[in-house]
Amino acid sequence: MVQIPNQPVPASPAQRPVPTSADVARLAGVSRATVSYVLNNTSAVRISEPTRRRVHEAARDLGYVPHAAARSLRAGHSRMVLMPAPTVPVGPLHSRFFDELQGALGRLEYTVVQYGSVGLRGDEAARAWAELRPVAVLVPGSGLGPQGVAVLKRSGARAVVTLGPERVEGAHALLMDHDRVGHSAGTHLAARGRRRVGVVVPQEPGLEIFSRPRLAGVRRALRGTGATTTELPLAYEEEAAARLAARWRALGLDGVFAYNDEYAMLLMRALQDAGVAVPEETAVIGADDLMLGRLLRPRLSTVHIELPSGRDLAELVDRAVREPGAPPETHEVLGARIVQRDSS
Amino acid sequence: MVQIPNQPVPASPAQRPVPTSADVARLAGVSRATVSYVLNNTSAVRISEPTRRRVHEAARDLGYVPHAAARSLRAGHSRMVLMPAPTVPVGPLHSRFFDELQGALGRLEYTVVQYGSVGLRGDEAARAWAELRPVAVLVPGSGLGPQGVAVLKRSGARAVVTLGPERVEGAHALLMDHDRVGHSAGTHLAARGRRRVGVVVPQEPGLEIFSRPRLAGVRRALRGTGATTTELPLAYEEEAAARLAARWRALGLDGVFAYNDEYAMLLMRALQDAGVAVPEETAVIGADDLMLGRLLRPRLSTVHIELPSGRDLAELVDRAVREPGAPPETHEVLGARIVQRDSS
DNA sequence: TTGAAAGCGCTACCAA
DNA sequence: TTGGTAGCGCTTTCAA
Repeated sequence: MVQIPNQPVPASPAQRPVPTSADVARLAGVSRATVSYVLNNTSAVRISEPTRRRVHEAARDLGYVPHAAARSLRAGHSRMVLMPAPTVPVGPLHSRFFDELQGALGRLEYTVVQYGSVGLRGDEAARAWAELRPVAVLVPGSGLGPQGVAVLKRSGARAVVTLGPERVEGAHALLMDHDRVGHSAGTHLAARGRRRVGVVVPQEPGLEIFSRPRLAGVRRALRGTGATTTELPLAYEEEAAARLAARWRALGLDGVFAYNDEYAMLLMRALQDAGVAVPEETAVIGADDLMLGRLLRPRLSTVHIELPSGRDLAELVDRAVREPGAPPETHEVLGARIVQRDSS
Repeated sequence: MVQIPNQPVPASPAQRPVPTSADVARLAGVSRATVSYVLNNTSAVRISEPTRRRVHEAARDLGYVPHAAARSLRAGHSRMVLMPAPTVPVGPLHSRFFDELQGALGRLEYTVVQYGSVGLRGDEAARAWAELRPVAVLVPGSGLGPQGVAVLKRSGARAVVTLGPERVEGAHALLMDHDRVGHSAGTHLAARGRRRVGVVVPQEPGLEIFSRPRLAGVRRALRGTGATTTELPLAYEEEAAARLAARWRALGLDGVFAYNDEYAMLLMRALQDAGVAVPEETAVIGADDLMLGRLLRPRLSTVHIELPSGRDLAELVDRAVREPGAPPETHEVLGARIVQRDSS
């Protein structure tokens, strides 16, 4: 191998420049306009078959891929639906909902992008999202304020939809009020004759958004019935559950809503190990209706939670994008239904 | 309200145009260049304090947010790391790994974007990703071929990293060979004196990527020991598990690797209901080391799986981006460790 | 210290 | 049927 003087070899192998539509045009011997027409199948313009073929071949030979940013810059809009990745650990429920949503939006020709905004918060995050000029933004959880909505709209977002516990000024809202979950559980326990009800509140950070309203829902259900509500902080660890179970009799509870099925299993195991009979001595109910619960003995009662169908949300988004002037819609979308098994 | 003739009122309220840096410049009474200098804190240029203030005020008043696409178009590159959202249902393990990765890349000033590519497959998907001109692409699972890697590199991706079962020509690889998981389980069961080993293979679609190599790993571990391996297709449903358990004695198995802890729980419950003693009659081992397993009785033995740290992957990405010419690295990153409890 | 202007890749209007 | 070209919003070089 001979080194050619005065022609330094780059440390890394020559980075061939990324081919542009101009390169395709050059190779095919046509103009950039023609390339654009051919590759986009522009119906307003008729290009001869031989030309089409030449363009397609040139594009293929060069490995040409259009530049989405340039395209949407030119077009003045994009079809990007931005969804900040939830920072909270969400369950399989949520991820199935998300897949469904993604599919439905895809069928409506939107591109769904999840944006990881760890470390950013509040309006700072909204800014970061706005930089991408999405046509719509779906924000799970709380954390976006009216300011944030304004920033997004100001920068061209035609639809902002929040999926969370409360409405935000200016945005469409899919209200997922977990109060209902607690309310169902509380009502159920009361109906089963339980008078001293415990409510597990996970100590894991980030879960307060769900656990607070669930607790409040139980309280609301029990208000006026004479039954009491006792908050039970619990970390998702065996030892913590064992400690809680050890003082169970002292607490004198005859029913417990365990936040969800996983915490319910944790607690139920600890209670059984401590000799507390379920459901005789204490009724236990979870939430989420996981397969898990059916496998426990006694089979776990649970609150089945229904999320909106991804298709419905996709349609809301599409409607909002088409009619950006329309007033924000608010939908209560969280359904809660008791599935009684043997633990309550 | 009077309609002004020949000046139709738009159906939706006047969409104020999105403010650009030119608008900011106009309002502040400076040039667009100055706006750019100020807002980007360009150190090569000194702008007087009063001017800076005027620019900042104008930007704030207008609610100006820079246009990321325009910026990266001009710059000729982006700091976007693209990660196609896995189409396979992944566990909590994976999502924690992902959060970690996201944080680490964020600290290195990369922007992580998850792209939902449902419906696209193979090179079609690679094209879609390439349109976004990411500086790096992290591809979980299989499905990306050498062609796809080439497409991505041609369109400017400086690093392509696969996270999956096998190497792909031209891409860095974080090999997560689930063969190891099965091998650990198989070795363990053999060491516990089990000679007729069943291996649960989930029937849920999409899981083959994991289940096949796990099965193969068990076979590899048992080869030459005289022990047999029996494939046990199983749907994640109580009835399916009950049917399997009903013919358990006919199968004559004395050990089973249940794919993961969830299937293990499903199967173990069915076995116990059918009167099969665990571990005396049949040893059961799962995988993933979920909390779940510790709560079962007998406590579930499991294969603890270690994924690479998100920080390590982030560093690999950063290295690859800085030195795109470097030969692809391959790392075996999946650690498998037996956690013996009481079910085996 | 500030401004004018070129140009990133693309599409769509208007002319030829 | 095809080509020339303006311009989307931004940064950066060069000049003033």
